Amino acid sequence: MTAEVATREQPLIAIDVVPMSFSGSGGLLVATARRPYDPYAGQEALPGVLLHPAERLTDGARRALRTKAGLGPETVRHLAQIGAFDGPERDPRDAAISIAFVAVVDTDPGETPSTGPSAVWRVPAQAEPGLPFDHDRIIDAALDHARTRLWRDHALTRALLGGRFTTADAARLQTALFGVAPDPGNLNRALRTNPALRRADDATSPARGRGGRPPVTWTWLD
Amino acid sequence: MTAEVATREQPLIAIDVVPMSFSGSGGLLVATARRPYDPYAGQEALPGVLLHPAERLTDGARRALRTKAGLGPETVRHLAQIGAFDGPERDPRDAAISIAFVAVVDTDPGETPSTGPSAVWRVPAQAEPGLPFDHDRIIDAALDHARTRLWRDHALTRALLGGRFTTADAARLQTALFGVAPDPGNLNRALRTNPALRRADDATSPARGRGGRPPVTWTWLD
DNA sequence: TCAAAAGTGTTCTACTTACACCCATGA
DNA sequence: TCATGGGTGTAAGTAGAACACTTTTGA
Repeated sequence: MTAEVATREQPLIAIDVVPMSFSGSGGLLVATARRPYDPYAGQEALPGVLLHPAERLTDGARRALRTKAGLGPETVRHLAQIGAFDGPERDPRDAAISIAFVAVVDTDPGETPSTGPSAVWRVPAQAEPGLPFDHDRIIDAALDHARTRLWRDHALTRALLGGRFTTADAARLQTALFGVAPDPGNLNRALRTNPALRRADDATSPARGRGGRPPVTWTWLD
Repeated sequence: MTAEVATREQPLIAIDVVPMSFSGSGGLLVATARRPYDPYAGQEALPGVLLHPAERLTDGARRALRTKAGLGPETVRHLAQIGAFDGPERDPRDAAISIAFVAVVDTDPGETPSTGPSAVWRVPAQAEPGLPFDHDRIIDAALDHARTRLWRDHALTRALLGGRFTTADAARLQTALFGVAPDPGNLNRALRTNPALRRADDATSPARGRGGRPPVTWTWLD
């Protein structure tokens, strides 16, 4: 390796993040941000940065969320690497590789800072077409990552659903990811028999109802 | 991004490959190669290179196999990305990230070139302790990759077992990956009912026997 | 009291696991 | 003919899907 170090011409290392969010009201959303700088300036794309010299990959991902999409570290509930992407079509200027992450972020209350960059949240199917670089491909990989790990990856599932969620929320999340609604009965039993969950016996039912029996609320153990 | 390009000081991009091989006789093996250059020169490590400017990641992986372990492209049966690894402890000289691959390679006949670099094949448990960089971690990730994809990832499974294998081979592979031997009966039924497999009705039984009924040979369809 | 939204219970199926037993080979 | 290594068959346990039916709410 030493002999090669002299040729300090390597592709750029970009970190691209797919900000993902789920809420009972808004459903599953993916965010993009308007690019301030030149390759594709003005267009919407995934928040991304070039990795700093001594920066950890996850720190780069958090910096991308903060500086490019206005999503502070306190809003990041989960961060997972998807993989490395390459290809000559990635960047018209420099050769670059991208290390992609999914970030499950909190979009609940006082977000959307008045100054600085801000994220634009969209339903995945609407966000995808025609993003620059290979960001369409990265979003697909992120959705696939979430699909294959729902209910299997405790941290990811909990980040998406939040600490307190209803059966209806879980049904909506599964529908958003897989395209088809789960059988209500089977979903309910799956929640009931999940050893990590507990019924909340909630008095604080949001009662956002347009009719119908209010769903059970669940919380996570430990 | 443009504003940052000026600071062309980024971590190095290394490609590290876990060469993996399985045969009925040798079992599951992982290869390392002696490092000719300075960081940890003389020690054994995974074959790795620094990515060239316009090189695809998979091409870098193939180059690492060829130039660092003497494993030519014709021996590579399968190549899959494991993920990107970072961390300050990775490299004592430069900050570097590693994009890791598993390569399932052919070790059957006339390999081990007399000149140039050559691979040292070892049983995974023996190869791991004390490799430089974070190569122990990368080998673990490679083994985990194979474990979770055996029988699920057709290309990987086929690359490991080869185009023609016996029930005993499959049992040995599963034992090597999971640590426990599968139930012979259940494994046999799994093979019999696998729609991608066909019994070979082989006349060419290797008969390497120290007694016992010779196993059925299987081939892949299409 | 009707429709909407959830929850409960039942059945059917498929897959996994475990295990008892049978078959083919070399020493 | 016996130990060894494989293969066959069977049965229990478990997970998933489908669906009929009941409960709780708002209009």
